[in-house]
Amino acid sequence: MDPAAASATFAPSIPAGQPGFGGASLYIPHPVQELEQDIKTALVAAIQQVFGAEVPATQLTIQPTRKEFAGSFTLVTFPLTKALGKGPEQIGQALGEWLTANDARISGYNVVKGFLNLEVADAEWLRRFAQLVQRPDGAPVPTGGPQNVVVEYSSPNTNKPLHLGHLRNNFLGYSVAEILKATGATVSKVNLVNDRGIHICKSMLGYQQFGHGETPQSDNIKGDHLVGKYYVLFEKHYREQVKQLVAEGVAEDVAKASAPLMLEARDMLQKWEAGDEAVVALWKQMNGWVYEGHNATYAAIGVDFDKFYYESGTYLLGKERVQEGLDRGLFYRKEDGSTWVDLAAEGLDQKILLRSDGTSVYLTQDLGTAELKYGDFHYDSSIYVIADEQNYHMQVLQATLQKLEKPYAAAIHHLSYGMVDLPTGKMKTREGTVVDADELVREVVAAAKAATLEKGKIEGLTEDEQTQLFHTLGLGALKYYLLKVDPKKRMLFNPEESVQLEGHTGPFIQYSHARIAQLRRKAQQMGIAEAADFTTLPALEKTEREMVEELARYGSVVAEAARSFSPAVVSQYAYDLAKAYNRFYAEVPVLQETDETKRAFRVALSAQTARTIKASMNLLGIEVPERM
RNA sequence: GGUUGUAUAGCUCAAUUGGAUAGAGCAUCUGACUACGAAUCAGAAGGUUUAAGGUUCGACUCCUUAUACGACCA
Repeated sequence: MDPAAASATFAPSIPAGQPGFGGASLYIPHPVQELEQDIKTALVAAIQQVFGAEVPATQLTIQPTRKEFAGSFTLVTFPLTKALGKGPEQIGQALGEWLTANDARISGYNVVKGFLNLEVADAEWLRRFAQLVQRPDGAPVPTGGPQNVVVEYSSPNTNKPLHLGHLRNNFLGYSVAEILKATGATVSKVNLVNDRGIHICKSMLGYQQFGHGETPQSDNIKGDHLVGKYYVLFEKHYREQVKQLVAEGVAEDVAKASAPLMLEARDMLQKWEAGDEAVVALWKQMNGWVYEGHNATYAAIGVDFDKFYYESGTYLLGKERVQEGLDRGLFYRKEDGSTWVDLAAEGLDQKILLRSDGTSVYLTQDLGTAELKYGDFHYDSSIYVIADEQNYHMQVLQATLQKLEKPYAAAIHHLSYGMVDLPTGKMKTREGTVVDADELVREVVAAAKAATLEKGKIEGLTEDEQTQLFHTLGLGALKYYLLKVDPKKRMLFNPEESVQLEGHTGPFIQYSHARIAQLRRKAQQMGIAEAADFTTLPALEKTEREMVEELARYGSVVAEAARSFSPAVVSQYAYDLAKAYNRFYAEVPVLQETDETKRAFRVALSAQTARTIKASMNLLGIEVPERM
């Protein structure tokens, strides 16, 4: 089955609100999930035979055995003491003995307090390994999760270039989308561009007043940076005006609202909403520059979108929804003419939907965008990748849509991630401490280049291949650095650590892949086949068994990452896998092994590891090189 | 003021969602490249999981209170 066929098989068919178990029989079960299930079934039978009791498989706690004990799966027996009327160790002994005697897959056991450690027979591991090898690339991993998902991420403003915070957002959104695809879901990546509003007018006004007709071409500057420059200039002059007014004795909040530049910006926004030709023309021109710049950044960081939405194209629809709510008596109007929704019953507050002058707020256009998205995709899950400072806003959005009884409200999920801090503290535009995305990418690529040239292992690569490699490594370092942390946690960005190539880093994992690639090239030269019959293999080495177990975990890792919307789960796994492989590589000979079957098996293990590393890293949006 | 999030080794992060002796990386120290890539591996040292109570066979994880930092709503 090729990936295309797979995605066709799992086309959306599950109605919203229902878990998608429908296609389960079509999935290729992933070996370790199946094995764990098999062991649970065997345990249920064992409990029945030994104790004459019925305990459902769902009540059994199975976990991977800790490294310091023999075994692969561990049953925690404490919870069974009440049902079986025996002590935890007694239960473990009895079940372990029965399984070892009656189940060929269990080769041994040991009991430590309330833990029954079960050893899985080598033959069973080899059978599972063969299944893994035969599993096609891209075969979906069953999860019972949503089948048709929309992931909204990036969502930039069109008044400035992307910065470090956007990078965490972009990498998360892209990765979560890829992870969900790996479960067999149809996933659409969308970008909601914030292209209208007072902040856009500020950069336009800045350009009008302080610019001299520059264009990206005339100044040889990226469009988003050009526009961002004038946004900053606006803020600078505006602050001076406010300062001036305050010095003249005007109260600060009054000064902020009545500074000439602010009045002009508001005036411009009104003109924009009224469709003033000159204003709209400037708006189009400057936004066009920004899109060009943003797209260049997207291309450089390797993220993509299936569809773009623009707030300028959704706020009117949002206003219609507000009107609908008013007509149905769900919203109310205050004396000043503003429109509100009362969400006190939902544990939230009262929230404004339209200002007294009729202009819209963020929430207004979000109502419209949600409706558009549902109309376009009929999703059963809609994910918003948005920083946690907007937790409240997202609750309000969902509650408001629920108040309007929109069928798509329940499927909204806010993937809330923590902000990125610098060693010097928060990033602040005003204090100029914002880390620019384009500049950061240049730096990580340059650092990767310097390190790679110093290692001197890439002779024979063309200039283009080298450039490509430096980019792969630099971005690998950066992406891994930002993705290895649990999304919901605030994180610290240390510039020096982000370009590290050793230890718990992306390049460490990439290195492991390149190392295996080199080994396979040599194996091929030596004429060693990767596929062979391993049934005659003698007892597995400890490190070999660990590799098989680690490789077999892949499916449950993907399932867990999808369930919790967390690329960090995959990141951790990719690292563990690479780490385990390097240990294996140091402990046993591969190409130097004289026993032909053993040698072939170890090459096969290496090949499967490379494949799994690549698949895992691709879920993070990270490429892996053949040499580095 | 109200709501909410976070707190684990010197630093940055984990901990299979209530299970065993809380694990990695960085930094520090020690050892391993004329066997396949040393961006690697092996080892040492580093912890009262912010504090105090509680729940139970078992708590970093759940509950209560306090403290610190952050976010949001006025």
